[in-house]
Amino acid sequence: MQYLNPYIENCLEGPDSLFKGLNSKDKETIAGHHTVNHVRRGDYLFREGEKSRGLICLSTGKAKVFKEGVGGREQIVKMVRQNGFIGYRALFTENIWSFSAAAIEDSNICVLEKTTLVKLMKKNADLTMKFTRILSEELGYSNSRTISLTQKHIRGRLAESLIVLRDTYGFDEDGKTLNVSLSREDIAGLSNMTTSNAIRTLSGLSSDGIIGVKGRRITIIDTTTLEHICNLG
Amino acid sequence: MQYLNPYIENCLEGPDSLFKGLNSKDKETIAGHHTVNHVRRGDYLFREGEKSRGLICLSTGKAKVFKEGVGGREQIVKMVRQNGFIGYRALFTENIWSFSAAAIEDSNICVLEKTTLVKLMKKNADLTMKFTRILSEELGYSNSRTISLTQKHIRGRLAESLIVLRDTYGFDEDGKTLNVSLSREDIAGLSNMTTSNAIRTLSGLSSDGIIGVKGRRITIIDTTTLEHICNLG
DNA sequence: CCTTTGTTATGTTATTTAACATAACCGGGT
DNA sequence: ACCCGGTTATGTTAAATAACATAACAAAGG
Repeated sequence: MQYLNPYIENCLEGPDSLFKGLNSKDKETIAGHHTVNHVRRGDYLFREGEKSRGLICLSTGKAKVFKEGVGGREQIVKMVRQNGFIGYRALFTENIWSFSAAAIEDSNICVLEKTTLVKLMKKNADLTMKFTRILSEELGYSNSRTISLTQKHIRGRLAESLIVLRDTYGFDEDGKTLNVSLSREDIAGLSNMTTSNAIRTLSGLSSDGIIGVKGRRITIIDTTTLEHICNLG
Repeated sequence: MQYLNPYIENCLEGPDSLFKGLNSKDKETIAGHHTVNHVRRGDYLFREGEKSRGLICLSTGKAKVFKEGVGGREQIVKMVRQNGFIGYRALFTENIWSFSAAAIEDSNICVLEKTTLVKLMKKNADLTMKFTRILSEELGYSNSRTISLTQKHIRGRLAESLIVLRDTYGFDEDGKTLNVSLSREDIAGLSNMTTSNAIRTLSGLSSDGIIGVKGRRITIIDTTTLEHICNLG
């Protein structure tokens, strides 16, 4: 099948795509109703309060989904990897984004038209089931995050964030360096702590030999201990 | 249509039932594959780690869904009202409960068989869409709760909990007394704080004339201020 | 009616975390 | 190379919250 651009192809055919297994005709319909946007590092994909234009597929790059609190403090609710989708929720309920999203690397997004998707789902229970499954998983993830962020201590929360980053973005070729470059502020936003505390706690884990820190490159040295801190901290 | 017992009837025909609009034949199928359980106040509906038997409908009563943390401290993730459903997630992904649930009043639950429901959903995109919609709503709720519980101060968290309780269970006939009786420990678990702090903060709101407290009966006196504290606390 | 047991209330102390202040560092642009 | 602005690092202080201790109270059962 021929696609207009590599970005939409990636969204529809990529390794983890929701739309795997969909028939070519339906894929064509989706591909026929999308727009591509280039987003620079640091730029917003969308802001809380804006109207959703559809389901967003992060074709290339990396992004964060977050809520802006008082005083500019952000709480990150989700880190998104290549081929990840954003905005299942705005698809089915509200049309208004209840969170903001920003690129943490230069990215390309495809916006898949809401009405097209909903129309497809109405006659394709299989596709709808896939959405349901993903929403369930996200719900489970969100609920566990709530528990972690409220009950764990600062060290445990940071450890968990590092594990989340590893699970989301994986390692560099060396097999130990996290394949993502985040500011300390973002790490703090992900871990529900202040930037100072993120820096301090990273230093702590580093001097304990559990992780290595060189600027924004973070290596996980002692996975077992890190997971231990995550589970019991 | 005739049902075997009032409990399953409630689940299928109750005001907020997921299954509203389903045709009689399908409803009959669901009704043909369920079990009813009576649960006493304080008893578990299920425990984290147990195998799910299906989708639970709280036919009568009230319940809480929670995670048990270290030292017996509970974080409540959801309060369930009459005719509420529990366990969408276990239906689609894991078969294992990742949370526990307990009755906070004597209750009757219907357990609707997983395979029956999944089979129905596979051929009924409409029903599946309903699940999808509810899951989206729950996901949105869960994400906002994460933000609230992590970013708000203790007074704001408690105010939010009271509002959640009002929105879930409503008021008594007097139009101001919360129609639910929770221990201070449960209020604490819902608000992510210790029991002592729940008691103290309730006293505080009470002496400020925002709420009234007489044992477990809580009245909301000044809604505007309470919502204000919730939003800016 | 009294005992028992769990819940609620309140004061005190300890701990965790945020807030603030300042300095060192680092990368990009000229 | 050198400045500049943002990031990172580290120390100090303040605030929020948990932990602990104890007492009052209330409901349930003998």
